[in-house]
Amino acid sequence: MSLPLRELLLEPAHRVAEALVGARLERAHTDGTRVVAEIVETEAYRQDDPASHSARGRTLRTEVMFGPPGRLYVYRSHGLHWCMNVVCEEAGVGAAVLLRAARVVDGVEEVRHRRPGRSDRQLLRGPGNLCAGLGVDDRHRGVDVLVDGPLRLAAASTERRLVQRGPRVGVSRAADLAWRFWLDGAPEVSAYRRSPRAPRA
DNA sequence: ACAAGGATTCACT
DNA sequence: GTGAATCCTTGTA
Repeated sequence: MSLPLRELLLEPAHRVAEALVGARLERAHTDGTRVVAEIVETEAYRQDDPASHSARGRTLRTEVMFGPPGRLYVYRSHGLHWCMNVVCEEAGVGAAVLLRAARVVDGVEEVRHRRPGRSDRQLLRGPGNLCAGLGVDDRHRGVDVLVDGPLRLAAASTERRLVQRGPRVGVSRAADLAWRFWLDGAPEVSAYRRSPRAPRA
C-alpha cells in the first residue's frame, strides 16, 4: 500500500479491499483501553453490484455508503450481529469494504474479555465476531476512521505478503465475483460458504 | 400493510 | 451438513 489512506480510499472498492488486507485497525475504548488489530480478510461492495446494499440506490440504512470515504457503514445482520464496512470511492457513490476478520496485534486481554471462551484465532474471525470483539455497534455508524476517534485505520506495514482472492461469502447474487481478499495462510480467515440461494455456477 | 429474506453464528447430528 | 435465533430493511400489493 503505497498511497496514503485518504487517496487509496478513492480507488475502486475491490482495489481498496485488497489493499486493506494487512492494514491496522485501532480501537480506542471509552475507558482508555486500546486494541490494535491487523485486518486479514475483506470484501468489496460497489454500487454497480447486485450483492451490495447500495445497489438499489440510497435508503435510510445505506445513506452512509453514499457519503465521503473513510466513514463507517455499520449494519445489523440477521437481527443479531453487527458488521462494519469502510466506505470508499468518491462521495455520492455507494461503495464500501466489509471487514471480515482480523488478528489481534495488541490488547488481546481486552478482546478476550468481550469474547469469553474463544480461542485466540476465533476472537475476530467473521464480520459479526470482529465487531463483537472490538465492541463496534450502531453507535459507530458514520465514524471517520481517517482521524483520531473510537476507531482508526492505519496503513499496512511495509512487509509485503501474499494476498489471495476468491468469491464473497454468503451472497446470493453475483456469487462468483472474486471480490473477497485475504492474507494467505491466516488462520482467522472465514471458511467459504456459498449462499444456498445463489444460482449454481 | 405484509411477507420475504438476509454481506451470520453457533450448536447439534 | 442442517437449522434456529431474531429483527430490520425492502419489495410488492
